[in-house]
Amino acid sequence: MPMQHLSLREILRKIMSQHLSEQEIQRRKDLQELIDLGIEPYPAALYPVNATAKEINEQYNDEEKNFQEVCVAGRLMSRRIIGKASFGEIMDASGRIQCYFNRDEICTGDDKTMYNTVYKKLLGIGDFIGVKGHVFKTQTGQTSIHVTELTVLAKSIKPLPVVKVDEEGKVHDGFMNPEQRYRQRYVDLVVNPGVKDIFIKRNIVINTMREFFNAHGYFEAETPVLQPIPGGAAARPFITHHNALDIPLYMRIANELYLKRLIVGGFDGVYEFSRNFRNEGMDRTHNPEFTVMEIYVAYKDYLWMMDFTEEMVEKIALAVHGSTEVKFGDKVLSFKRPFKRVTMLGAIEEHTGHNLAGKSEEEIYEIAKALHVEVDKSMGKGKLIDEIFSEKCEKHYVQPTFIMDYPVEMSPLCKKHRNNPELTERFELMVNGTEMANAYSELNDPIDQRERFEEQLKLMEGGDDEAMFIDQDFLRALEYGMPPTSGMGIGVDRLVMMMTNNTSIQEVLFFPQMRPEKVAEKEGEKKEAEKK
RNA sequence: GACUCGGUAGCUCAGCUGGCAGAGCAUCUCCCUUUUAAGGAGAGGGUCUUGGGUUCGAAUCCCAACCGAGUCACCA
Repeated sequence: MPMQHLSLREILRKIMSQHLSEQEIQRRKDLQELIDLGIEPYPAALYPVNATAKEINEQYNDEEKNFQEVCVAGRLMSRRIIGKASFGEIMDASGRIQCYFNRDEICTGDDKTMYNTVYKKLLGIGDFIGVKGHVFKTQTGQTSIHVTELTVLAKSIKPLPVVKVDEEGKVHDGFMNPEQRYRQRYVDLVVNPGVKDIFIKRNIVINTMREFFNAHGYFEAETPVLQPIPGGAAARPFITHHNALDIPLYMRIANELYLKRLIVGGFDGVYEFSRNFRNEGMDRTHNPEFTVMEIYVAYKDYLWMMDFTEEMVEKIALAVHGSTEVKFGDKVLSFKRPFKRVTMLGAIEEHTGHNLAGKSEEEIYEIAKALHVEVDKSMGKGKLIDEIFSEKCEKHYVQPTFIMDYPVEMSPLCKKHRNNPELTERFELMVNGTEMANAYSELNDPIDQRERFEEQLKLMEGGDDEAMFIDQDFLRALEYGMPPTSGMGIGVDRLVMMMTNNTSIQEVLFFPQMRPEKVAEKEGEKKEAEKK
């Protein structure tokens, strides 16, 4: 319903029925006054922008007097009114540019309404405006637009937090409350410029990977998010229901089995940036939906994939930072190739002094006990080794390190090691004590794969609700034959955290999952109550 | 899931040994034609997260709930 059709009284009545703040009421009045003056506060026509704040700031040269007819649009972010003159900053997607507004140049005739009323009273911080004029430098040397024409592009009726930065770059009155920042990311993006930088870097990370894969001729695939069997990882899925088919469907926890089907189908290399969904706890490093890049390349093994991963990660660091040295907290991570490589058993020997090679399950159990690692009798050999590694070794790998050759029980989709059937051809890339990438020489023996799935089934029957389901169609695909293949998955969110010096996943997701706000939450409670 | 910290004006926060609800910025009125955390004078603005309790009296003390942050556990 356009505002124009309501009288001021009607608008005020509407206002009173909502609880609006003083400033929100003021802005609604200003909006109505603009309309009364015949100014459309939300014009339909395009605005002929011909320059950006960044271009002007970087390229303006006082001597050449370039940018003599610019047309810039953006959000009004600050204002300093000095009587009949004024300075304000406009922020567009590229940054901020100062504008100089002079009463008699905006209003060349006797009618000074545009300056005195529209600009000074009815416009405010947060409004979108367009300005035309020429660029000059002020007495203090600040590049500015000397405005001759001002256009209202969109009125804002909610006051924006006013964040100020002083001469020393110190931020005053910052919009810092994390809850508000995540719930109202649009505001966060407007007033906290560093936030946008994180997402620009995220984009660089993703583009660098994509370009790297495409340069190798690999194919970007799209595979189902809704899956009848949630495969490819051990995790609790979200479940949903398809009405027409009347079947349950699961949100994908991984896309691995689908990409391998494509290798069966004859692609040499396939990759996908996969949004995965896991119905598990949330914390600083876990969001219910997250992004993993998975790639599968035929006729390769995990040793090749290690080289490939190294090259890719180094490229990413260079693309984001222009350097292989990346600051993270109080550490400097070096992504310069080659990364250190150690076997899992080697790592355990290095950090505990115990060589587990050839040891029986009982012996390893006793060693774990002696090391004060929490273990129980139900754990198999592989699980015991994994526990010892996570407890005693993981944290030591701050600089990028490949951990190779995991126990076979932990890796039901991975090919057995060519030299030792108790191990698999698997590596993880550890950085700052956490897993960043995970890769295999993929298991392509359909009989072995069936047996591994059956072992998972036993685990499931034993009460492990995260053991993998048997995917018969995937086994059928393998039976047709899959070439030797190496696959690698890398947590994009965690990689971005690493590259942007963030310890919270929420900082690298535009819209991290949050509990619904009050209104929605009350409705949810009602529904819960109805169920009971 | 456990523990710790927090929720007060549009934003950032003070007030918390119980006694009229505060500051800066923002808003409104006035002055100011090169300012940049502009400046000067004045004014308005509050469901102190919610619900109980103690008390003559609660933003403040107690209990519970909600929301968030952090630490740990779980998960990967």
